[in-house]
Amino acid sequence: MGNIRVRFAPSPTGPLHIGGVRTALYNYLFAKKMGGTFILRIEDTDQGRYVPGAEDYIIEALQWCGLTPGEGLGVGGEYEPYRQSERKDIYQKYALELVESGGAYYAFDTSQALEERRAAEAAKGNHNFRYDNVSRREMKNGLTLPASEVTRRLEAGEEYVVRLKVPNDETVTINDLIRGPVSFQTNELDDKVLLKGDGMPTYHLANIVDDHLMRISHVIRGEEWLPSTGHHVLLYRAFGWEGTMPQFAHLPLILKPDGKGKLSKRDGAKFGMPVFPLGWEGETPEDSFRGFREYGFLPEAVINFLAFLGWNPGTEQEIFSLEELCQAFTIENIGKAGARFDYDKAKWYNQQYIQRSENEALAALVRPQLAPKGYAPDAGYLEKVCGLLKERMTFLTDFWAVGCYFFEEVKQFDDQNIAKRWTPESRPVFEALLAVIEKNKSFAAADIEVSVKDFIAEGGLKIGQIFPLLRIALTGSMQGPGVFEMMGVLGREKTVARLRKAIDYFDAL
RNA sequence: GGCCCGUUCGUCUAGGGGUCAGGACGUUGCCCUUUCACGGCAGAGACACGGGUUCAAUUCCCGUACGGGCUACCA
Repeated sequence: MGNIRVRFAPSPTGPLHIGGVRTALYNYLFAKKMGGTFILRIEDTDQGRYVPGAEDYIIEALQWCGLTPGEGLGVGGEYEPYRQSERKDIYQKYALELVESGGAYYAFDTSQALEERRAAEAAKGNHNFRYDNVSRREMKNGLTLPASEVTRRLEAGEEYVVRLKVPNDETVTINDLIRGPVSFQTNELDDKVLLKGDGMPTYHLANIVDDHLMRISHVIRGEEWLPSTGHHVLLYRAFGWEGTMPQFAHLPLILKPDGKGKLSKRDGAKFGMPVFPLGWEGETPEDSFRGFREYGFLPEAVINFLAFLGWNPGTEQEIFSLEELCQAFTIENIGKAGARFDYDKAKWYNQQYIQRSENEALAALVRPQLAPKGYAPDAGYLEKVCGLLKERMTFLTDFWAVGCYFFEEVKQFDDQNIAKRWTPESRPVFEALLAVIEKNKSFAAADIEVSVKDFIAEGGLKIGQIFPLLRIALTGSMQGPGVFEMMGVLGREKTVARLRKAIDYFDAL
């Protein structure tokens, strides 16, 4: 079978959707698994939908995810250019070649004329009008017009399109790697436009020409392309390229959390979750989005989550690094049915990855949250804090909420819980305890714990009278890591100052 | 409407003619713990329906239902 070459071919019409990321991921994994090449090609043949910045976004998003193309836009390669708008001449040449060979024809019907025709048919009760092997006989095209008339129109510069001449009465069958044999009746297929009035190719033409020229071995794309694959096969045939036609694998779609339709960009706002890898500044607030990155996701978690939306290794392992995914991936293990976007699962993955992060790595990821607040702790301190906090975070962005007291004084105390535990006798006890803590030699968590527990035992006290109040004194609330671990990290000075301040506050309540 | 694809716990899924239908998320309970979290244990929870084929179907075939996709000079 020659070299494995796969391409991810998004169109730059806006930020890359998470479904697109998964398509890229599966292409990437397949390429890596097979020792092949992962190619990035930009399908910008619709000048009307081109969005500035989208291309950079795509590249940045792939990079964030770790899905680096081995060839293509931004990387270069043997088959440049990889931006379809720069390949216009190529498509034109092939389209005309197809007209010559009889596989395609010129058509002069304007979009407006077609619209009117469709409306007229609809009025008659026929909602299925299409430009096909029957209706083309009554349209204005190279098959109905005399040759001289066609030449005249072309020479007059009249706008035209090139349409695929779909043959009659044939059955086209592909063997989809995920779904098995899928057949299409050519009589059901319309004469797709290949070359548009503006001289640009449609997806159908461009993708076949490029896949052929770029020696693509496998086309792994979303299921929304399955219905037009019959046309694609016909095109390979018309060009005489069927012998080297790539194999197809149509991926199941990612569905909305409620299962009603495929996930779309608006679902982010609707369900309160990200549907794009990175944030995007659109022209309006409705067109601006926070991405997984801004929500506080780790790219490794997003990748792991996405990989399992429609694929699984057949084992019970759930956590996979990108490298492990590359090893384990097979197209055979991709499911057929659409998968709902399970945001709870995504959160769980993120939490798992945060917990497994090295303190050092986590500290670096979390540091940017501190600067705007005016804090720049030294690395060692921040790492220790991360060590205590990481099992309490689901998102990177939880860091501040969950551990702000490691950087600034307690602003809000849990008065209810203080009132429940603080008695008139508490003050002398806590003052004595404070002295014990302050005098601790090493100020290591374990040592403080010993002395505090000794103090409690000697005084005939109960842990419940002491620990919770100590905790509230330090953090303001009933939540957080172990009290002594926190003291150890905060250090003698801060710990003592907070306890002293808290005793006054508690007593004044 | 037409064409194409699909259907195992609420969700993601494993499995495959004879299984106690397995795992994970979520959920419930318990344990751990000074608290929250983590972790551990336990529980509830699924083969869409109807016909075949077969000694035996969740698994194979056919229908039905339901869901999804496509149906542009968009990709």
